Amino acid sequence: MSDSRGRLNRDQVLRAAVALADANGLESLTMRKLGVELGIEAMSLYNHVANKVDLLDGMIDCVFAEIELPAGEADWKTAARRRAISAREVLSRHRWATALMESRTSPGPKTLRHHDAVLGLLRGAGFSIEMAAHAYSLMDSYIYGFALQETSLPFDSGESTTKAAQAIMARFAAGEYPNLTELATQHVMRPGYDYGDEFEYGLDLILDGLERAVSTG
Amino acid sequence: MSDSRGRLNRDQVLRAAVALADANGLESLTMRKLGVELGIEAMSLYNHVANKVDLLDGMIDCVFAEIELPAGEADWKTAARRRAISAREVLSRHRWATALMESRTSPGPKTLRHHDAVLGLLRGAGFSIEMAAHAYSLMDSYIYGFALQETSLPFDSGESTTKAAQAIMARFAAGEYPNLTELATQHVMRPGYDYGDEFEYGLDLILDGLERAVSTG
DNA sequence: TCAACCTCCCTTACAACGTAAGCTTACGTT
DNA sequence: AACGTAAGCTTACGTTGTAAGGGAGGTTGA
Repeated sequence: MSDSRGRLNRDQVLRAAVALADANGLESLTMRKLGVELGIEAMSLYNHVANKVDLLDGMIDCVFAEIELPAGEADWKTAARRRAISAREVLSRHRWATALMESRTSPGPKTLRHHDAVLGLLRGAGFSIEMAAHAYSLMDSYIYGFALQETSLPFDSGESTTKAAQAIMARFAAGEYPNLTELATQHVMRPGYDYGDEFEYGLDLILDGLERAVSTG
Repeated sequence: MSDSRGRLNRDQVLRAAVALADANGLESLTMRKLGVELGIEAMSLYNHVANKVDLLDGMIDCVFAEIELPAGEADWKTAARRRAISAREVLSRHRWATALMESRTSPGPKTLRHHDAVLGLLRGAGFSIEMAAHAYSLMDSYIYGFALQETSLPFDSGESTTKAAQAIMARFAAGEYPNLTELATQHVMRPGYDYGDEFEYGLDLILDGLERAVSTG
């Protein structure tokens, strides 16, 4: 499937794996299918990755590499804003990635460079070390959490109506969840509604709060 | 292993699965091991859960049931604060849960009741529907994201030093990540440092921001 | 009363997975 | 030409989720 002739390298393997996970979901990414995609046997992949965990680690690092680094020109707030929006966009493009970050305990070089650049932005803007830690934890928690919620959103992904789903619907009909019903009917189901639009509201609230904390601290 | 005599039911299966995932991690939760834990064969589990996905869905619902519901007595801010802290504590107790929420597209009854109660708290405090949606998205994104970061924290979980880890350490030594190094040496490695303490800083910043938005909106 | 029928457990079996082990091939150096 | 190494291949194994079917005990309807 890969059109480039010649020997394979790790990067091509990782890129193909990312593409496969994007297309069919992470659970359908197997060594054999990835081999087929690259025109080689599954076992040959082990010339480029140590094992599947290493493959997943590499994929995460690929994803981080796509996030726009803070340029450092503008003021910290707009730079942080752009970085956050880019991060969300990337995580939304690779829906499998956010949940995968869990067990990944060994970050790759691109990931570390990204973290370092963001910290550098904050420190350069005059944040104390402690305040930079606060800000980073807050911003990234929000970004990852939002991305995580976005992936789990579709209320029922078109699958057949299971017995459990029917039971839930019955509870809805019985008025057991009045506030959810209200939110769904009067807000979510409006034409043009897009949960992704929520992102910038929360982001700006957080950035404003940080700005206030920095100026008064 | 289960000491209760008599027939099994779904709840006991779910509880045992949660305990097993807590103890050994989600990846070691298999139908066979769960069967052993309950004193039955793997296939007998299918009398209580439809399949493994259903099992995982049920486990998530169990976790949500542990989160303290807003009592409704106090003002919205302290109620929301308590709920958020309880949620983080629960997710930290069940480290496998946050990442699992990804593909779980069909929330269980306990989960829905939880969401409904939080929305009810906000609406009861005078939040408009739109503002309640903002607030909920923001709070939960932060909670889940923080929990997600917490699980992936241990910089190296004591495993053998792989070649990749060595390469990373070499980059550290070469001063390639000055800001990360600074943060690590002057902040994180201080005695008594606990990343979990960051949670309340961000939470309060968010709640203050919401309060401001509500009073001026 | 007795036969039909659940419910909950069992055993057997299978395809798909990650990957250990070992072999072959092709290329860059010398 | 000789050789080391990198990158492919084949075979094989243990583990996974679960399809298929059987059997024991309790419940129910005629």
